[in-house]
Amino acid sequence: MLDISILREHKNEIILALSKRGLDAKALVDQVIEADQRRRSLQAELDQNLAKANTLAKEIGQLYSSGKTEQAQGLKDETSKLKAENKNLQAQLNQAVEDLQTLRYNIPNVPHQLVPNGQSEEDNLEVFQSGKIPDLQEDALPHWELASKYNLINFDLGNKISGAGFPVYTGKGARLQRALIHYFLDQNTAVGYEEVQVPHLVNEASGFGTGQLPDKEGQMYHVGADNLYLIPTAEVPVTNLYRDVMLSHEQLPISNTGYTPCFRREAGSYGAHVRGLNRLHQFDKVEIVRLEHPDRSYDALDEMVDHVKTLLEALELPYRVLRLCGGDLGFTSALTYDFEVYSTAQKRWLEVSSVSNFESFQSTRLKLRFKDKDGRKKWVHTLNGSALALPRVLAALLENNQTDRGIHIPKALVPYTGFELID
RNA sequence: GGAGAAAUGGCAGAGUGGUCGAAUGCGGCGGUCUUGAAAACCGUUGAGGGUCACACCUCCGGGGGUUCGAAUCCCUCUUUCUCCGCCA
Repeated sequence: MLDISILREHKNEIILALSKRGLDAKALVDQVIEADQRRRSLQAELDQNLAKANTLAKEIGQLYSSGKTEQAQGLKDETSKLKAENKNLQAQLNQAVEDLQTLRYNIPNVPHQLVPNGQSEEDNLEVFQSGKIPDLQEDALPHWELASKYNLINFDLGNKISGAGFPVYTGKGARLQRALIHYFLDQNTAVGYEEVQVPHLVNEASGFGTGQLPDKEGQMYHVGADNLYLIPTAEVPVTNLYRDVMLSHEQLPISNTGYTPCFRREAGSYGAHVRGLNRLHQFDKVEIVRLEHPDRSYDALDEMVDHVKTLLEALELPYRVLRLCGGDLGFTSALTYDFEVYSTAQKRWLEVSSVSNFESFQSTRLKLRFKDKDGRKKWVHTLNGSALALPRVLAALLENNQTDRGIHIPKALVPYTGFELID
């Protein structure tokens, strides 16, 4: 959510920056400023009336205690009238507050200067590439066939007990999943992220806090009976740990990592690109989340990007890093780097991580602030990234490491899997 | 799931209709004293809106109501605690 005073002061720059998203925000921004104006004038009017009513109430009290009941009665009539008026004003004010909120919820974050222009993923900017794409034999198999050949994943069983997009991992497949989770958590905590375990269902307030609501309402599984949402990412519960919090600048930065399953309805997706592990309704992910001082949130973003690089390098996977263009940038993000690993058998890049700086977009929704050295209250900057999402990492590992003898496990993972080869 | 109790400032804890944004203690901050520190003493110390700044308004778990006036009375929701039941 954008800060209104900043919106007022830098209106034109903000509209210009938002145009990178292909969004003409002029009307929306004007509406917000107007709605805020209306809210404030209603508030002022109501405050004046309340002040009057307070004064009258005090006078009435005094009149009663000095026995002047008739005079008191006269004042009572006056105050009753005020009361009716105030009730009406209050209702108008509530409406104005709600209108303003709704408008503000619908403006996406302002893209950072570095965000390239562009409409779609075609226009994302590759900023880094690493690793060699292996030469596989002609008959190299895609991961879904490998998974079946070596009994690692059973899609049919998942289909039976839940539906498409809910795989069942078996044997060495299950063990490999657990190894990856364990490995990622260890790597993250080693560089200072504190591990947390959080609920997998969250309430509505949490959904609004990180921006999934109202923007992505239809993408989350909703448990109607209790009005809870299955988390689409650990970002939601982990970041919401700090909802309605006032920190001191000495507490920053705060770094957390957590493993959770993630649930996404993925309404509307179809085709070959959702085959196998490429797109699932339930998948596993280890997330990193940081709360930072605004002055150094972009340094933090770079640190997170570097950290994710080390993970992929240790797994010996070829990957590239993309800076997302305006058209592909998420609603809540100011700057995002996507990591993609190369899936040799499918001959395409697969997204395995997305690292973003949200600046104060989430903290304004979360009411997450800190007191700076000068004692002033400021919005915390929030960041998060996947470190890493499992399914496509698994897909790339299986495909890229296949040989005649079986599938090789990268050295770094062997202590976690307990085996070097899937055969 | 059933019965009962409770929710007040960073924490503990008073306050049952006007003088309460709220006693007191602890903690925090500033000062006096001290070579320095501790102790003691003095002062100060919640949040939001609003304003150039004041004024002013709101907030005692959330929402609603009674009343001229609510932390205080009523309704409702949520959460916590105790007991019973069930249970990994």
